[in-house]
Amino acid sequence: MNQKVTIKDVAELAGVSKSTVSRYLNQGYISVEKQERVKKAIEQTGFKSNFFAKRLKTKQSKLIGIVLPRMDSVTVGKLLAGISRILEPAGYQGLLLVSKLSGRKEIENIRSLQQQGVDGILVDSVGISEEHVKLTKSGTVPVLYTGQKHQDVPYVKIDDKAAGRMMGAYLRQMGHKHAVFAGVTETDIAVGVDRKQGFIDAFTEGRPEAKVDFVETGFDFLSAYNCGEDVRRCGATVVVGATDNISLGILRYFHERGLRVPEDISVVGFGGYEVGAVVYPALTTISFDYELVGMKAAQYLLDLLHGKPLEQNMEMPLFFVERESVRNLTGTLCQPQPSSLTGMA
Amino acid sequence: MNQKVTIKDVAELAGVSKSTVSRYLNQGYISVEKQERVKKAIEQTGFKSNFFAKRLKTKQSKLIGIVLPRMDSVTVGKLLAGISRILEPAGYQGLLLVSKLSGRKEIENIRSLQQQGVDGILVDSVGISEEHVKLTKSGTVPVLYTGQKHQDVPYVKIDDKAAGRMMGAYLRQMGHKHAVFAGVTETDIAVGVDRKQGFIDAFTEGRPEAKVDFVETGFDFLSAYNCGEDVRRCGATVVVGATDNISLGILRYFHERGLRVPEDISVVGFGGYEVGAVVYPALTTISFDYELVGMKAAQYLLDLLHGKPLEQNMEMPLFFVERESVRNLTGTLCQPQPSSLTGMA
DNA sequence: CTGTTAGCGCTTTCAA
DNA sequence: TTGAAAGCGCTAACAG
Repeated sequence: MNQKVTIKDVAELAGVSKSTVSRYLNQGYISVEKQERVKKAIEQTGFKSNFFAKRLKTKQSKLIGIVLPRMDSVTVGKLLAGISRILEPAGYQGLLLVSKLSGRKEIENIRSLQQQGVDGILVDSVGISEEHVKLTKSGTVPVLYTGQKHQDVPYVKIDDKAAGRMMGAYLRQMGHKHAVFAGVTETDIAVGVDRKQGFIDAFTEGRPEAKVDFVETGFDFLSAYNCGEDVRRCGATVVVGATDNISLGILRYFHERGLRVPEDISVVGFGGYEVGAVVYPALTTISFDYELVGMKAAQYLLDLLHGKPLEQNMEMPLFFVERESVRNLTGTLCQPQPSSLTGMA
Repeated sequence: MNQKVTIKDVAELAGVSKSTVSRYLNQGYISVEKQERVKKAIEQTGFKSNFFAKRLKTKQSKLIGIVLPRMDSVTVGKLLAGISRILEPAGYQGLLLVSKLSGRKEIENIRSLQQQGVDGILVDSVGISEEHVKLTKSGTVPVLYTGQKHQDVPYVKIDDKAAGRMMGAYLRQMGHKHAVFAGVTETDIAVGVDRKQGFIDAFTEGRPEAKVDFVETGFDFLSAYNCGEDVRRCGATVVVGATDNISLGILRYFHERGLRVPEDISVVGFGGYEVGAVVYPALTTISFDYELVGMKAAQYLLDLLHGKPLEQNMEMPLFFVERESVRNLTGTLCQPQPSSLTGMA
């Protein structure tokens, strides 16, 4: 191991007691003189206080467990960036566990973290089961969720339904009457159900002539690309990808088949990924600020730790990003201008 | 805190000694009978062994510190995915610290981790200074680098020079004589110096008529896009982006100006990001397997921990991905076929 | 096989 | 102000 010089060595060298050194390290109550001596001794010995001994005593790990579905995803990255932006200045560190998109593993991870004595746990969940709820309520370690929601646990997430609705309202306003929603499995409540339903609601509400077809695909470019033909066959005027990645895969498919976007067919997405701005046509989308979600989640968890009242579960703001991939069918306005690198920054 | 029931409680309830419980928890040497009793007691009490007490004794944290330049990046995500793929089955967990692309912060992070008593440290560095080297050699905790290299510390990284050379050789073979390298600051030795130099070497070696211009830009789409005009003015037949993101920004710029790729000008990148396959034309690139780098790095560090001989520093394999964005100027072959979603999977 | 006995390195009463 | 002493919860000799 790497721990050689202890508080005892420092004490001896400084000619004081261990407690005095400890006091120096923590609060006060030490004369300026001894303060000096201890300081010197610490420098000379290169003393580092032992993390585990300290934690054992103080019962505070200053560690936050973070459970993520996967690592190699832009959204997860942003979320993490937001989390560490709050945790770091607060003196907390993140302990990372990966659930590999499995609910079972998520539970295991939470268990393991609880047992390890982290101060709090943040879970970017793929689905909150009853077992999650039980685990969350039974333990003494606060657990906060994101990605999915459940009325019985604290969470901070994007309002997927509102996002869907926002997009539905926009396309309706642009004169579209027949859309195809390229979505994901309903196992994913947030994206597979809420986002889709929000869209359908806003798009069709009180418009019997409006129609939404549905094609199921995966989260990656390739599976979206592969369902391109199914999507096209629907004959809709606009395709709504449940995520930008899905839309990008479809955009590629259309490109290869010679379909022009938005002249022949419009395409929109959700997420606001940066690459949506560099492809052509640039993708119109609802942008989510995952970094902000991470920050809010971390802040909320910290509040929980400090015994603050747990206010409402919150759902985060959304930003509509109009770019070049939607055609205005009303004829009252001209095409969205394919200007320079729209909405990129 | 959350620790109520200790090994002592379990012992009492089971009518055995603490050591017996401890033995049950760890290796063996316990009769089947007491084994049963202890097991029951643990279940009844819901006992969880205290992480910190255990670590304090065993002097093993089973924790690996990970220092990353930033979180919201695809390459970092992949790296992390690779790391956790090795760490997890080995029973280690990752403690995450972010350096925000600052060398100073990197040092601080390493210090803090050393002091915290992690078993090892993995640093995805932005530049290995002498101070890094000192810190690495002075401490008793093994530190392994990636992202950058330095002869005096262990590292695992992509061979940037070889990547550059590979690309130089390819473009040369395709008949290009005048390239412009859209690169980054030389502060970044790996990308800014090695990658570029490798390219120049292979492209110009023994060809006095070959010429490489240089334009400096940043790592993001936008700054690449913004230097589009400078790049274009060079009048080269091919632009080499130091990363795929840079190439994507430039591709967008060209698109807006009506330049056709690869008919009017060719574009290549480095990295093999998936989005390079869905844009049109799909980007020809050198692909790096960052996940593999993460795995190798983690494995190497674990070997170090277990006192295995530290073999050579290693640089990882590269994959050339030919897609649609380069024009063959030799006239002996036709255009690379813009087939279906080339090299996507 | 099992219990007793020492601590790991630190914090924190409690007297002095 | 300071030092002595008592552990935090666990593991690991050491006898038995």
